[in-house]
Formats: sequence, structure tokens, C-alpha cells
Amino acid sequence: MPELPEVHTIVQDLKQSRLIGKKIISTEIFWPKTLAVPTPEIFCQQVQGQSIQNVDRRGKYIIFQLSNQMFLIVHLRMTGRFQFVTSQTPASPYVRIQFNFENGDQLRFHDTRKFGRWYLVSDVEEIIGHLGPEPLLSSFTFELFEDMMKNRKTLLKSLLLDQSFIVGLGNIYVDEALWEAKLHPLIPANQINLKHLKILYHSIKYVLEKGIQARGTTLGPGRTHYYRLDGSKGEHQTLLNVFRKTGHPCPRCGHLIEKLIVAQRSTHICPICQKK
DNA sequence: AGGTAGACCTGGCATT
DNA sequence: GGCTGCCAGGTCTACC
Repeated sequence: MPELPEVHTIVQDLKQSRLIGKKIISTEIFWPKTLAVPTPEIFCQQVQGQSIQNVDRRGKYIIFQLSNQMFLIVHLRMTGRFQFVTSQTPASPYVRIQFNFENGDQLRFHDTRKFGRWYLVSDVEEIIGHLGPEPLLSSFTFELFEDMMKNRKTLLKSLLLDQSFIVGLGNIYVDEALWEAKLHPLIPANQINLKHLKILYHSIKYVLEKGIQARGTTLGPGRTHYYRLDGSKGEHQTLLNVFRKTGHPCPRCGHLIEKLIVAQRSTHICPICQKK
């Protein structure tokens, strides 16, 4: 579900909430497998009495800095989301872990499909050390991207989905970026000429920035979709050009959008704009 | 190296 | 209304 723009939005929401500085008085773990590391007993001991000093993001991971110099790293995977509420808010059967704060505020981790993972560690690199560059930082230059793509025979879509290659893109934003750049998802990465490589570089940044500006993509109602901290939707779904638009006209040329499977994922292209 | 299938889970939908 | 079968935005592991 959540890709870089959605995770970015949630982190901004958390930063602007009253969460920062709050002291954790207790933890409730309803689905222990959500906690990848450490064990529930050790986790509860180590967070007890700590305050949340900061929250940030690396790729699709959310990183909370605690007052004991430890880091809580959370990956939302498909259906994870945070809710910052008071104890008066009715309970949900999909809450997997919950922090209780001093004045009755609660941070609830809601995760319908139970794929989300929490990691409490002293060294963040253990968890996020394998990640590729952040596409929206100024250090992600075209020269770097060109160098990364060199000698890579992998199919374009598979490579862009690989978080150790570049972080932040998922199925939605990859399809949108490839449509922007007029590139077919099955082209081997090292077969793209310099001109198209430049367009792709800018397209990746463009679609992610557009997603952030629209506060993420909420594809539908219900328990399995992305929602912000306060439960509101993103607006980027109204701006999609190809993702889940099978049978609709391409906004650029009018030809019907087609669906294919690439890297075992639904993939949406305009067969006229995006030639192999 | 690069690719593929299966695993992890539950809800939603029958469609393009 | 109830049932079936398939699909879903992410990542990891095993295996060719």
C-alpha cells in the first residue's frame, strides 16, 4: 500500500501531532508477529518510560527516535497505518500494537493483513543498511543514476521496485513514472539511451513529488487502504494516469491502457506511448 | 546475476 | 444472502 509519498505524508502528520515528547507508559501487543525484534517482553521493558524524541523516514521505513537512544523502525508493508487517538476512541480488532501515553493519548498500529513489521534496535543500519539512494535528495544526481543503471541487465520495472537499488517506488509510482518517461517496463535497464535515461530520472522525481503534494494515493474505502494519521484520505488517486486504468484512454494519446504482469505484479501501460 | 514461485494474511469483489 | 475463487499497493527466502 504505502510507497514513499504515503510514508512521507504519515511522517509529516506524526511530526505535526502532539506525539513528539510524549512518554510511553505502557504497550499492548495484540499480534506478536508484528514485532520482528526483540521479543515482546524485552520490547515492553525497553520502551517503558521512554519518550518519542523524533520521527523520520528512510525509504518506506518510519524511524522513531526514543529517549534511551534506541530506534523504533516500522515498515507498513501493505496495510499498516497509524492512528493517534485518545483512549475514548472505540477499539478496532485490527490494531496489532498500541502505545499508551501519560494523558490517555494512544498511538495505535492498525494492520489488516498483518504484514507490517516493527524493529526496536540501537543501530538502524542493521535494518535499513541495505537500502539504495533517496530519489528526492540532492545527492541523487543524474550522474549517480546513470552510473547505477550501467551494466544492469534487469528489466526496468523489476529494478525500480528493488529497494536496494533505489528506495521509495512501489507498484503505483513505478507504473506512473514509466508512463511519464514513455518507457516499457520490460526493457533491460542498460538498453536505455542517454536521452530517455534523463527523462526517466526526472519522471521518478516528478511522480514522487506530485504524490507528496497530493498527500498520497488512497485507492478505495475500507480497511485495506492508505489513510493519514487522522483517518483522512490522500488525493493523488485523482491524478493517476495509468495505474488501475485498464481500458481507459491514455491521457496523452487516447489509446486504451493495457494491463500485463511484470515481476509478478499488475502493470499498466499505454502500448502506443510505451514501446518495447 | 537475474528470474521466479511461494510465503506471509485478510478483506473485497465479481470490471475495465 | 451466501458461497467460491481470485485479486491486492510489499518484502523475504528458496531455488533454477
